[in-house]
Amino acid sequence: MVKITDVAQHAGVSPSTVSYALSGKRPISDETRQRIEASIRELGYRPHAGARALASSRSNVLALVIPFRAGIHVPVVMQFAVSVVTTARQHDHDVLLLTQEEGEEGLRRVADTALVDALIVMDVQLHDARLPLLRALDRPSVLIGFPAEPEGLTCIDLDFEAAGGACAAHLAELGHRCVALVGSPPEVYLRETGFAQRVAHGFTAAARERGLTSMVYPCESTRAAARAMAERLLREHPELTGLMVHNEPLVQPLIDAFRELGLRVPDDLSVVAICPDEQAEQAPVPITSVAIPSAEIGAEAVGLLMRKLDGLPVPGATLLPPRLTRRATTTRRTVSG
Amino acid sequence: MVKITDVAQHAGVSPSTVSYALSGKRPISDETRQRIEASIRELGYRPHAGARALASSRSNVLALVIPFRAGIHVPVVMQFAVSVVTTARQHDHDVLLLTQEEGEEGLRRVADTALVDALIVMDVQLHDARLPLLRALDRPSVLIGFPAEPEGLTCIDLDFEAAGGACAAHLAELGHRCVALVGSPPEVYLRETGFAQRVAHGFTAAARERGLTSMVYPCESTRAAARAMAERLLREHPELTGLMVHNEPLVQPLIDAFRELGLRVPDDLSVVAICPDEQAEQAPVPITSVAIPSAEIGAEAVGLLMRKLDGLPVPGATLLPPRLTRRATTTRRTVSG
DNA sequence: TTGAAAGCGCTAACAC
DNA sequence: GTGTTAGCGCTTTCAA
Repeated sequence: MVKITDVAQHAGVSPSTVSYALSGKRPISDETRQRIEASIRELGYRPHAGARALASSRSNVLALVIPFRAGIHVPVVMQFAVSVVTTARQHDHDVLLLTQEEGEEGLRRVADTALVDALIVMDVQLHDARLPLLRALDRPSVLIGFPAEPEGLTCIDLDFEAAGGACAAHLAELGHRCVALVGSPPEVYLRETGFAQRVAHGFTAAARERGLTSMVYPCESTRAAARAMAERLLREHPELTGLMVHNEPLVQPLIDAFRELGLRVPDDLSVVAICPDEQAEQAPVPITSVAIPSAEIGAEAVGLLMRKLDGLPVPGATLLPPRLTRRATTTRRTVSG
Repeated sequence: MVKITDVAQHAGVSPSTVSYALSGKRPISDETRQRIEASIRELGYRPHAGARALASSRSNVLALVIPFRAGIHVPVVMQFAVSVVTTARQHDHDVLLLTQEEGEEGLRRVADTALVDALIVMDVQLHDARLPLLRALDRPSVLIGFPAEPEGLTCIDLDFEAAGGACAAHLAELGHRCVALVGSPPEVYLRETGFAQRVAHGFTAAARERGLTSMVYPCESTRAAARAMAERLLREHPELTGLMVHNEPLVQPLIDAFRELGLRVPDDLSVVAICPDEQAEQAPVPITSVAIPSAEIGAEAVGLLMRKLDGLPVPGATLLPPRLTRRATTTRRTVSG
């Protein structure tokens, strides 16, 4: 194995000079730097990660805790993870993958052993058991999602309340007067993930402001539940012409169910969803949607963490504004009869 | 920060005794061990990962390289990753996540800096550019998928050839005489991923053995392509009664397309797929399928790596036998007329 | 602009 | 069964 002393000898300088040439933490004359770089290339030198971590108390590794259970949309998690890894690499960091099920002990372990310098935690609950630990840890962290009491924490997420509002506003602008939100399964509300309630709140508030009739229904993510929900909505609210769906796997089944029940989308019923753009674009009929910006959130989360690691101040809350793209499932309400 | 000398002092022993108590690499008297464990608990000691890696030349971290691009089914990758992390933890290892796009340089980096002890590489191509590097690396690796020349490498995957054969055999047993395989998009065949060809080969060979008429069609993963494919199959092979699909996102669209064209599944057309069990179970009509055992592959890949790290011999090739589960999309051929 | 040298915290000979 | 001690390869004062 080639080490820093080998490079130093080869370049005719001291080890510390090589180190400084590598880190840029003190000025090196052009000529010396050239010689060092040449030696590094020639010898194929790679600094030992462990030695570096030990001497500098920086591992240059971030922990990413991903959720894995019912109700979480897998492609979103995946896209998020890839974005975190890619952005971390741009900042010369690597990413250690942890699963939710490792729990608080897992967080404590990677932090206390100095395996990682900082942590990104996905799928944060309103009253997440990990919050006290994250506050107490000597390493910075960024949470994806907002707990009930975000004090002392750095959080980032899509502005779900604004997203709900944007959907209601969109339907209102198209002339719809009676709208419904079909949301996440009941367990997601019970689990108090926060974003489900926020969407409902934003949707309801925006609808009321504009004088619309609105209602909210949680719904299981199965075709059968979609069918039952469609039937129920038609029965209880025959005047319904605008629908918002916040439940990724349910969007298409719900549209299918309405179609089977004789409603045309968008002519009889306008549908707008919160879902990844990819899903909205690839649907049989492209769906008007507010994007779930996984990649942006991932990149921004890493950016926040880097600033914290550099001792720079960061905002406690970062809310990404919703981006609604009109596609083929919403249209102006036609007043019949 | 609490260090090993603190623990040693607190327990009244030497640092090496603490180290050995932790690693179990030499016998410690029960009484001493108790005292040490108590001290560790009391002081909240956690060994520094970097110091450990430096002194022992073992980081206890595995690299996992995941693919991210068209034609790869995201849930499969995700499930695989979770299984690797979970299994690695059972062996006291962590997992560093790398994306395919980091390429050979990424592999070399994490290996040469001793950031990781070993590597798992997903989505290996028939003539993968990374193969020479993986052979030359001083760290063990396990490949998911089989290259054209697996000599000197450790590979594991579902036995896709047997899977293709199992599907043909299943259809034959149900009395079908004319069967087709709708496969991955052409680019997957062009990319020479290997498994696409293997499925086709196994399917064709098993069909021929049993005297069936069979054909193979690559197909894009879009609804439009599914529809066109269904029409074409009906037109060119009106006697077709058995279909195998090896293209996850296409399974349901294809079934839908046939249904729209007036064929009932399974009464007029039996359909068997290679796809994750989860997808097969959750379909509107549960799909008879050969499972893609991501979790088993992930767990076994880690197991192989652990044995290699321990200097134990491992098989060069591990092929997981296909597991076909009969569900609601295949049935006995009814000879009409 | 550069060098010398003292650690960083742990492991694993080696010695008893 | 346990202790002593010399590194592991790097960073970073301190000194020039």
